[in-house]
Amino acid sequence: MPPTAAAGYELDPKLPIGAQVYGLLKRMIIGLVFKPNEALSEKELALRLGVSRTPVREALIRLAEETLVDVFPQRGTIVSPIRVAEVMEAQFLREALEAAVTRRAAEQPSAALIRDLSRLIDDQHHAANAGRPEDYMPLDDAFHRTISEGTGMPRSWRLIQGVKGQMDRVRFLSLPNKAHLLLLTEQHAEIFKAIETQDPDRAEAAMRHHLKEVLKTIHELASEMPAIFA
Amino acid sequence: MPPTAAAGYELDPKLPIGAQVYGLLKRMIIGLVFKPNEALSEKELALRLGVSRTPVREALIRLAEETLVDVFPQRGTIVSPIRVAEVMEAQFLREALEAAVTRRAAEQPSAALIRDLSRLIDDQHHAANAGRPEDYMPLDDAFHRTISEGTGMPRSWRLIQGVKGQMDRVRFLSLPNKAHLLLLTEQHAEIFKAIETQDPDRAEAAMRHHLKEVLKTIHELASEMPAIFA
DNA sequence: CGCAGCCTTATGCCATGGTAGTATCTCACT
DNA sequence: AGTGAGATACTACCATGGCATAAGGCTGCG
Repeated sequence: MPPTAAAGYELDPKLPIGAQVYGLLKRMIIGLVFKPNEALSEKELALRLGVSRTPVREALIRLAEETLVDVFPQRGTIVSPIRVAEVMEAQFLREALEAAVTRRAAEQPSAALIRDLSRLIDDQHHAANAGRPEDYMPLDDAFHRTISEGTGMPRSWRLIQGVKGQMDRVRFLSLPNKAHLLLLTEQHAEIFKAIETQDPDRAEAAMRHHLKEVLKTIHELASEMPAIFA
Repeated sequence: MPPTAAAGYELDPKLPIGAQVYGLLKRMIIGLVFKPNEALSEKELALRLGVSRTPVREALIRLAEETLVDVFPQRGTIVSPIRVAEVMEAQFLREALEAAVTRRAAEQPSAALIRDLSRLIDDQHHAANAGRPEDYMPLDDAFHRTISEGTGMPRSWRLIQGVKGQMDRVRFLSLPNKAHLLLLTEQHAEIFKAIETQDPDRAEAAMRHHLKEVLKTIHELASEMPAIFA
């Protein structure tokens, strides 16, 4: 049994290893496979993933920039606890960025953007009715990413990705059910309609409303499970 | 003569080397000591700085995330050319972020924030009258940073820093003179007054106006010096 | 029993060696 | 002269070894 099996994930040796490790660790942190405050050592991760410490270290540095892990020099690295203030700041910054991008998208939407968003919402309806949150998440990402990149602002998506990790951990905790997935899809549809009809005010407002969903649950979660919060 | 002297900069071996190399390279790129499209090899930089390739590599990865360098696997790394579209996107995103942060700052400004901003503007007046742009830049950074951190949003400053590098290279090209430094300081003072009097609308508008300065010069610069643009 | 000091163990940080991939240059061949 | 193949010289990427530092346990002293 190869050491990689211990983690339950595999890496393709032909693709850049550092990037793969980064993506893998990020998914495991957001999916709470690695719990907040859990220790993560370079050496042990390298062993379990079957790679050397170098790409693991580089992945941890990138994750530290997103504050998904906290690195303490010469002492150790841990999965960062969920800090309420930090989640709220992430939400605030994401809303500022994505409201601006969505507004611009609605000013001059390309035909390709309209087409892509429309298809994604169809897919989301299916995934939501199937009631499988793990299938829905990639489609949710794709929707927001498409707005950014389809409006000629690829960097905005990179910035959004950098802050949304904090929010995604909270979303994962609240375990969205089928009804919630359908609600999110409805909000996506509202954003889409505003873009399609070239109504910037309505598009911005719809996106702001959509992004405030996380705030509804965070405070009760913080009191329910104090162990994983800061 | 130590190899570090060749670059004209020194590193302190007691402090984290990776972070120092990152800061040093970033300043040299923004200050156009390293010209756009210039090749940067891990090995040569390590040699000239008197450190190993590892911290240099880590610094280049971070710079690549800000698109200040372009890394081509197995081929080489170059200082990224100045891409007009990218500068404009950076300006757009920074304006979205900082407008939102400044608005919030004006809603509930702390006494410490008022005090710190006031002092910084005094310092800026002196530096502007002295007419030394290289002394002014750190004070400009400090002003924007203070608004972010003094409003309890430390992460916003990190995001802003990540995008402003692209803008700073353009600003450096336009070589601000004394009159321009005084203009910037006046704009800072206007932002400050709006925060102090708790006028969010005015604060946001003043910040947006301030951040649009770069756009005035970029197009003429692009046609004047095509060699360093994409 | 409590506390100060050593010592063991672990960590992340930096240095360096080896590898696979790419571009360029040389030279034989047409 | 022009072209294509092979050798060569680079690159960034990954692996691994040695280092200083920080934390926790142990021991001996008060």
